[in-house]
Amino acid sequence: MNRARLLIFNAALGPLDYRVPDGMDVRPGSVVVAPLGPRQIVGIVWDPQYLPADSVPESKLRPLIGVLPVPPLKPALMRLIEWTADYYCASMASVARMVISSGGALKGAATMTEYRLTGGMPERMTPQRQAAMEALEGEQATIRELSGIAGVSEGVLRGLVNQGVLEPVEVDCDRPYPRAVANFDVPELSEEQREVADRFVSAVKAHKFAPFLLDGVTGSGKTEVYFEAIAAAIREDRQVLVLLPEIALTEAFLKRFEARFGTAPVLWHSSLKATERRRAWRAIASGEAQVVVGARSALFLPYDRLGLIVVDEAHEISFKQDDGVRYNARDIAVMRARFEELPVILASATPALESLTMADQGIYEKLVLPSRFGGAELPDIATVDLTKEKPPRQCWIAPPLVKALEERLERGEQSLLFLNRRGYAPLTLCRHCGYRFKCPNCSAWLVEHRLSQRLACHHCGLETAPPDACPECGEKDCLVACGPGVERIADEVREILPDARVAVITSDTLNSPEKIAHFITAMEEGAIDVIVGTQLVTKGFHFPELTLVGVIDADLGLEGGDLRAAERTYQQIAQVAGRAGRGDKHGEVLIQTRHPDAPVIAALAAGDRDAFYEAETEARRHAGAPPFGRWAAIIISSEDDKEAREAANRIGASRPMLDDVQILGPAPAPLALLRNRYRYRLLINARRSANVQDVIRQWLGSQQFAPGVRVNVDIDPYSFV
DNA sequence: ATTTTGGGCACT
DNA sequence: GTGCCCAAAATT
Repeated sequence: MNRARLLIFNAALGPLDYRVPDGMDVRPGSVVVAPLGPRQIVGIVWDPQYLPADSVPESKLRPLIGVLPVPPLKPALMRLIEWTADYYCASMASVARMVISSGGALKGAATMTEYRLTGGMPERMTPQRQAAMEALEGEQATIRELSGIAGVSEGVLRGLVNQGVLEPVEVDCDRPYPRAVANFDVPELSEEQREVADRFVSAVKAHKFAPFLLDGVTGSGKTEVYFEAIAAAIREDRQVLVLLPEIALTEAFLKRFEARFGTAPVLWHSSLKATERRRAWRAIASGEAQVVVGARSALFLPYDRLGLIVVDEAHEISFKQDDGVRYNARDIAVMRARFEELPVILASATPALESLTMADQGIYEKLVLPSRFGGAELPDIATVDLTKEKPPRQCWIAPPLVKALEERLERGEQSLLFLNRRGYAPLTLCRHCGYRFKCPNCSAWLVEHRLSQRLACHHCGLETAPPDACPECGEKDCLVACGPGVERIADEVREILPDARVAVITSDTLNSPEKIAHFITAMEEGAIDVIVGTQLVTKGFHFPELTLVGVIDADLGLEGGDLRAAERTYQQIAQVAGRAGRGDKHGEVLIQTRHPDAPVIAALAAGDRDAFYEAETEARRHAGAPPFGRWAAIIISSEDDKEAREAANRIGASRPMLDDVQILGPAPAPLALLRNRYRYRLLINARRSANVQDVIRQWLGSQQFAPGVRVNVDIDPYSFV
C-alpha cells in the first residue's frame, strides 16, 4: 500500500490522500508533513476504514514530504478521537488539534536559547528598557516569551542582549523530569482507606478497563487513597493522568504529591509557556512523564503507556468545556480508560447524579469512605431564614451568623463566609436617572471591583475605570452599588468585627502560586480570622482551626432556570460546608436562605444526602433530563443580530418531527449578546431511545450559512447561558 | 483555511 | 491589452 489517507487539522478541507514515497516508514498514527498547494501541512495518517473520503485517482496524488520525529498515535487514542468527534458532533480535525496541542513538540530533539538578566545596566536607559528590566526579574525564557511578559517589543530586548543586560542560556528542550518514587513516604491509612486502596492497586495491576466511583465524605482522605493507586501504577512502570478541575488551585495538591512521591508531577494546563508545553508533550509521548496532573485538555495527550486515570472532584462542572469541542472531560476519561483498557477513578464527596446512577446500575464500581479521617466529625448544619432573621439595610449577614462570627473571634477560631460573587457589587446604577452600567459587548452588568478600582464584565474581560459622574445624565456622586459581592461582605465583616483580620479569596486575589502559598501559610499561622470567598474556597483546603462556615446566599444558584441548578447548589454548599471542623474542634455551618423548605436546602440542613438525590432523581425523571433523557443545544451566533436570527429561524423551520425528540426554540440565548456576538439557541430534549447526534447531524448536515454565522452543537450542555 | 483562477470592468 | 477587484474553485 503506497497510498496514505491523512486527517488534517482543518475541518473545512476533509481527509486528503497522498502517495507514500518508497522507503518512507508510514503507518496509521504517523504524524507526517504533506504538500498542499504551495504550502506544507501536518497530518495524521489514518486507516481509510475509519476515515471515509471520495476516491481520488492515483495520478492526482502528491508524495508525502516526511514523517515527523514523534511516536505514531496509538490505535486507542485514534478510536478516542473518532468517538469524541462523533459523540459531540464535532469535526475530527478539531479533536485531533487537541491531541497535537504543541506545534513545537513535533520537531525533533533540540536545544533553544533562553535569556535572563545578568544584573548589568545598559549604557543608555530608556522607559522601555526600564520597564523590561523590572518585569523580567527572575524570568528566563525566549526573547518572544520575554517580550510577552514584559510588554515591550522584541527589538527592545535584542538591544538589551547587545548591551549585555540579558545573557543567552542554551537549554535542552527535552531535559528529563525528576523521577517520582512510589515508596517515598507511604502513609498510615485507616482500615477503611486501606481496603479501598487495595482494591485500586489490584485494578491497576490487572491492566483492564475498570471504572470506579470513589464516594467519600469531605475530609475522608480520598487523595491519600488514590495516591496508593498512583504508586501502584508507578511500580508497574505505567503512566498516570490526574485531572483536576481548577489547575490554578493545585498548590495544596502539589505539596501533598511531593510529600508522598518525592517530586512534583508533570503539569499540563492552558497557560503553560510554549517551551514547557513542548517539553511536557514530548515526555508524555515518550513515556518519560510518569504522573501528569492537568486540566481537562490533558485528557487528549498521546500517552505512551497510560495505566490509570483519576478524575478528582469529578462532579465539578468545570470539566465541561464550553467552547470549541464542548466535551465533558469526566465522561471522556471513562471512554479513554475503556479504549486503553485501564482503571479510571472518579473521586467526589458529592457525585453527579449521572455517576451515582452508573454505580447503582453496577456499571461503575462504587467504593465508599463514609467517615472523616482521624476521627473528625462532620459539621452541624443549620439554616438561617432570611425572611425572619433580616440583616439591617445594605447588609447581608443576618444576626445569628453575626453572633456565630463573634463567638469564633473570641475563641480564636477561624470562619469562612461563602458567596459565589466576585467583586464589590454586581450592579452599579445612577440614583438620579436610573442608568445601569452595562457591558457594551455582552448582555451583562458591569461588576464593581473596589480593590482594583474597576468596572468589569465577567464574560468578556472588559474593564473600565469607574467614572465619577453618570455617563447618561452627567450628575456627580450619584452612583450606587446594588447587591453584595465578596468585597462588600468583607467590608461588612470589618464593620461588625473591627478587630478581625479579613481575607478576600477569589480568582482575582489568589492568582499566582506565591499568593496561594502565602494565603495557606497565613491561615495555618492563624493570621486570618475570617475568609470571605467564592467557589474557589469550596474545595481542596484543609484548615483545622476553621470551625464556622457561613453561606451568605444559598438561593443564588437556584435562580435562572438552569437544569442543574439544584445539584450545583447542593454540591457547592456541601463542599464548602466540608471545610468546617476538619481538626479536633467541631464545625458549624449556617446557611442563609429565603427558602428554608426548598428540597435542596432542607436536605443540606438535615445532612440527608439521600433525600437530596431522591428529590433530584424525581425532578430529572419529570424533566426528561439525564440520566432519564438527554439534552442538547444548538447555538447560532453572529456579530450581526439579524443574520444570527435568520439563521436560527431557518434551522428552526427545518426541524425534524420525531416522537421521541422535542425541540424548543429558537429563542435568544440567556446571554443574548456575548463578546459582541448575538446568540440564539434551540434546545433539544430526547428520550433515551433517540439517537440525538444522528438527528442533529441529519438536520444541520446539508445547511449552508452566511460566512459570519457560527452554528455550535452542545451535547449534554451544562451551561445554559 | 489559504491560495489560485478567471470573469467583469475601467482604463489606456 | 493591462491592471484591479471580487467571487468561485481547488487544494489530495
